[in-house]
Amino acid sequence: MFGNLIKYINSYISTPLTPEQVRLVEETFTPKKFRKKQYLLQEGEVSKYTAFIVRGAMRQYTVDDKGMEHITQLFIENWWAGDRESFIMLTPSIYNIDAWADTDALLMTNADFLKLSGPIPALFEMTRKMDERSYIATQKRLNASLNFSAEERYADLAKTHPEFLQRFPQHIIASYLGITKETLSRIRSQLAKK
Amino acid sequence: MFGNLIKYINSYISTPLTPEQVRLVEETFTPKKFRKKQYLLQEGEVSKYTAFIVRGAMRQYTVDDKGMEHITQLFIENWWAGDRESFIMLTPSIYNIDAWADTDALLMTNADFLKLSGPIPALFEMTRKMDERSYIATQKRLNASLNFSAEERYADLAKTHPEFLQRFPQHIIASYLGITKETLSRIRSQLAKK
DNA sequence: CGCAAACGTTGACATTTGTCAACATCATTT
DNA sequence: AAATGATGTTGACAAATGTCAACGTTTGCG
Repeated sequence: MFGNLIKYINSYISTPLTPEQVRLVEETFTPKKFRKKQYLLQEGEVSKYTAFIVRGAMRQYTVDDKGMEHITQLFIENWWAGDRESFIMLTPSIYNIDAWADTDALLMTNADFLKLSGPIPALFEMTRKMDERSYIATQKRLNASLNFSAEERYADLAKTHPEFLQRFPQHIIASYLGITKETLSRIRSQLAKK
Repeated sequence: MFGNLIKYINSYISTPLTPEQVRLVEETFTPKKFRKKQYLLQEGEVSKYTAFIVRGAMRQYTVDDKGMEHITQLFIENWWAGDRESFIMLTPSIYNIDAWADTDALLMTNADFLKLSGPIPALFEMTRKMDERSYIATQKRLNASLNFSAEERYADLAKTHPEFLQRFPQHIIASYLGITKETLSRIRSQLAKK
């Protein structure tokens, strides 16, 4: 259960966790199983947990006036799910996060994080790097969304995250790209011809 | 010259800077004047400096295959200009940053930052918060760009950053919104009617 | 098994936005 | 003053994408 999390943490910090620190991590995170469609976070709540996904898949989305869902993030194994803004600022989230498939996750509260980062200060280093990377990735996605066509964005996604295309149905991918499922379907049949 | 920077730093950290720390900051940052069109960073270079803008305005943009400029960020007084990805990862930047008007800035290298953050560890706190906020702001812009119409995005910009509309011409604003200057012109005449 | 829901595709048409060209205005430079 | 370049507007048309409806296939579940 914790193997991937330990590996993940070690990959972000300069000195691997000691056995004692590993024990601490295992003690602090709370394993939780989510069934398909179960919420990790609902709009209006404060994001209490950051979840490391061990197995399964989750999605983050908003719902607009017309009841349409807009996918903002997709998460699979070895990703962290949660609304960082709400988690840090303690403000109500505008996002929903739910399990797309049955999911095993490891949950951490902000208090857990503070408790852990005392004995493992490298965790600050880790979350800092994670923030930086998220920022950079979002910056790139923004740039693509503003300046590239739907077809180019799809091609880019297929290149950078081919696993998403395997794990989520097309209408979810379409929403993530900011297009309709019909447009995505047409783009795919276009590309198939080439 | 340094007043706004000191104020800015104090607003991000829990204990105001001591006179000695203020002196250190003043010693470390390098004032530099940029004339209109002068580059702070050119595509392909590693972003050596992070610039605090005291007076003036800068823009960050990419240039595509067809030679079109796409504005990714706008900076005015009390903003930090620089490509954080390149600055941190030491990778060549894909962005250009230049002065839109004559600009007074205070420059800091990564080495400067490390030198400063020894005696002023709260700077870590500051850059961390800055990263978080940039991430959150970019996340929102991404969400808007994927799911809102050009008109809605313009209205949102007018609400959240009315100062941009005063400081930059319409074609720059249009590019920042990911639309053409003609479309923006039409949106504005639409809105004027209402 | 059998049915309902979820998923994906296709066509016709509407809407949004882009492209290209022309033109007016204003500021800057020579 | 004349020339130039930057800015902003408008019209005609094109391209990209959305909307709505119909339909076939697959999946999940009672």
